[in-house]
Amino acid sequence: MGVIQSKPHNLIDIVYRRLLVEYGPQNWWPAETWFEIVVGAILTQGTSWRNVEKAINKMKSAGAMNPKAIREMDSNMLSELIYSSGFYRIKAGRLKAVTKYLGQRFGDNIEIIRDVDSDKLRRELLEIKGIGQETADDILLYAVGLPIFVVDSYTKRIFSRLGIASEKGSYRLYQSMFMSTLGNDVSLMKEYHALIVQHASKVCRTIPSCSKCCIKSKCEFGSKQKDIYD
DNA sequence: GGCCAGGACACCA
DNA sequence: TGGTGTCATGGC
Repeated sequence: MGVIQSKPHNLIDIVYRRLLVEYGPQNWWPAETWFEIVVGAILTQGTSWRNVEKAINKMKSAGAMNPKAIREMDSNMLSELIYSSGFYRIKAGRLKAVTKYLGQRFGDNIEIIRDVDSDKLRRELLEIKGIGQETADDILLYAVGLPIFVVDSYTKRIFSRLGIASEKGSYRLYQSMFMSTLGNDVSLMKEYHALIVQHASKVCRTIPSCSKCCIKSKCEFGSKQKDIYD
């Protein structure tokens, strides 16, 4: 998967400034605690955030928004709490797996997690069944606070249409392009991913003149609006 | 009624 | 290594 765009850095820089002007600071992740970020990262897999919020609120009401409670909770009960987020049986298992890891490895202490080498921590997260690259990086960036850029389908869709690389380019290819541009600026990485999601999931729904939406696979976003970023 | 959502994984060629 | 089906509720 080769890079098509010869100068992606300028494009990445320009798009960020445009998005920030358009939407303003997003101050992600929308959560009260680091552990709520971990839960949200898993529950939002393939699911709209609206459905995730309902599940998170139910978990909070049930006193289940902590690692120990999830570990000790019956799987069927946990599935009921997160029902609205979809894939609830699978996600209940994933929450069980990640909380088991957090307990055994760190004693549920975020400060101890922050002491671990980032590459090693990423590898450990990826070894947990149900934690893929995007979910792992969500956790590393937003919960742990490490300078790791999160690549999602929106990122690939939008930037492939701007000619930066193929939409089928690997996760690591996109991530390396962004990280080499953004350096180690954690807050910048948090904002950028949030702005991409904000733009991709809402802009085309709120602009009547856009008959096609960039969340749809056939949308011409990028090719039609590329001049915006020139 | 169909499409899509802040993915991950098993399976197959 | 890449493509496809599966998991599933809920909004539009």
